[in-house]
Amino acid sequence: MRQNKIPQATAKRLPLYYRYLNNLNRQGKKRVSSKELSEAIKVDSATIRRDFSYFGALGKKGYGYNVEYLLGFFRSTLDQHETTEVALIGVGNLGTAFLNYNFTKNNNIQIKMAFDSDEEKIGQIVGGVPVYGIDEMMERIEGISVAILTVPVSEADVITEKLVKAGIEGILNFTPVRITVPEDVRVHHIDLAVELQALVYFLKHYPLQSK
Amino acid sequence: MRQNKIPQATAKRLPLYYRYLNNLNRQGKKRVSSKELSEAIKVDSATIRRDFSYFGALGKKGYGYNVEYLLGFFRSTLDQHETTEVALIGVGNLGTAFLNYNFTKNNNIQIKMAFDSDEEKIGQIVGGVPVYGIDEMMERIEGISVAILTVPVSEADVITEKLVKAGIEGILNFTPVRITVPEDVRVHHIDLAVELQALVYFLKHYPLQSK
DNA sequence: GAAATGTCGTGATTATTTTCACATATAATT
DNA sequence: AATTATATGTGAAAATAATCACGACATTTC
Ligand SMILES: NC(=O)c1ccc[n+]([C@@H]2O[C@H](COP(=O)([O-])OP(=O)(O)OC[C@H]3O[C@@H](n4cnc5c(N)ncnc54)[C@H](O)[C@@H]3O)[C@@H](O)[C@H]2O)c1
Ligand SMILES: NC(=O)c1ccc[n+]([C@@H]2O[C@H](COP(=O)([O-])OP(=O)(O)OC[C@H]3O[C@@H](n4cnc5c(N)ncnc54)[C@H](O)[C@@H]3O)[C@@H](O)[C@H]2O)c1
Repeated sequence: MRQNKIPQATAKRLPLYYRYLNNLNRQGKKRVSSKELSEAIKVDSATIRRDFSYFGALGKKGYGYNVEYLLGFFRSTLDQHETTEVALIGVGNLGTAFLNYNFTKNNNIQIKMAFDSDEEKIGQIVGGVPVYGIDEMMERIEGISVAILTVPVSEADVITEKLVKAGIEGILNFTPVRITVPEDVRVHHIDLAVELQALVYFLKHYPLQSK
Repeated sequence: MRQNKIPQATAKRLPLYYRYLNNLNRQGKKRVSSKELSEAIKVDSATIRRDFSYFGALGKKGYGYNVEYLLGFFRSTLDQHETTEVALIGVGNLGTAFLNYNFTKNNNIQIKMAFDSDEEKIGQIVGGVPVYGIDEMMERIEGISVAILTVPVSEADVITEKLVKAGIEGILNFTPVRITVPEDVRVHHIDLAVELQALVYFLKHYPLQSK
């Protein structure tokens, strides 16, 4: 609950910085400039410097940033010392893909359990994660504060209510439903169909090159 | 290539409006107000009115918007009369999930073909979409302007170069690699690990309720 | 060790987006 | 027909974000 004055736009870029610094560190790189970072992650170098500056003077003039130092800094800022446990609801096409992905590789985020209503899926282990019946959710989910929602549209609202009742604090919602939650619950929507359609729209209406 | 003065933030919301209007229309609803829309899709009502106003006066004071009229308007604005054909590269966990999803349900967007390097996958039909060998991409992809990229990190750059050579105009990139393209190619990144980590960060650092 | 080079951190500016708030027009009600 | 309720469209203000551009200082070179 620290400094609440960091712009949201900056906050959203932090994981990106963190991951790239991790790469550099693994490669044994010792220093990096905002210009280099900029080219790799396609964010303007002034924006990067500004972003970093919200946390104080992390670099050295004429030198750049010390990778290890910066990485350590972000590690603590992003609370990478503690693992965040996440539950996934709806082990279908998308849900299965996520369970098979190792989010812990770059972050200390771990999908700890999954829930589904399909008898076929209950009891399975998918990507190392146990799948429980949705009826058991209320008991089992205790202590977990983040949920990934990948159920069908028709179930989105009901399951959301349950999640809220179970005390969940954040939901990463992949359904196209704009779910309703109390104002102390945070929802981030990832609306894949909208993203695809928006890309198509931009292609047709916002010509690049010589804009 | 019409009016280029619509704010990007607005453009990104258009598909959202379109989909919801479609729902309303299917339900037989005849009129809708910006307030109702706002509650359903969680966008401030003033923002909605402003967004619509970029296209002219689409509503009626004291009444709201005529669903059918508005829908028709967005249909042409979003070019829903013509189908956009898309190719998907990398039929793995994520790729398979997308192939099994019917994007055409709400948009006129269709995944027409997929490519993979895995002999096991080549020749299969996944979600009604044929999977071809990556070697055939250059020939087969002709005429397609949008690609969904779901290959492993290690392949992202090479495949991107190929896509660019093949004349692709837009890429929806799901790999964490910030791919490099000529400036007339548009890339939208969907970085799922970053999204998840950002949500966790916001939960810890941006308390809701009484902000 | 002096000069040249490189890069940060940031004040100031500009751009973009959201929100307020109300005049105005239509619809519904009595 | 008059009155009341409703909801748009938008000028103006506020909030947020990106970018410019440069002084200051560390590093590197000669
Ligand atoms: N697959 C995609 O590419 C894609 C794209 C855009 C949006 N989406 C959205 O993401 C969501 C999931 O998509 P999907 O393709 O994985 O769907 P899916 O049908 O493959 O999976 C849904 C899963 O949820 C389970 N489920 C159903 N009711 C449940 C309940 N009450 N409690 C718990 N689990 C329940 C089902 O058994 C199934 O396993 C949908 O809302 C869809 O609209 C998916
Ligand atoms: N699955 C997730 O939840 C998830 C989450 C975040 C990011 N991502 C990213 O999305 C991408 C895809 O993830 P995934 O889990 O589906 O991986 P995956 O390994 O399951 O699938 C990758 C597919 O690409 C194919 N492929 C490999 N080399 C190829 C080539 N040269 N040409 C064509 N096809 C090739 C493979 O055969 C495989 O089918 C990765 O970059 C991953 O980092 C995935």
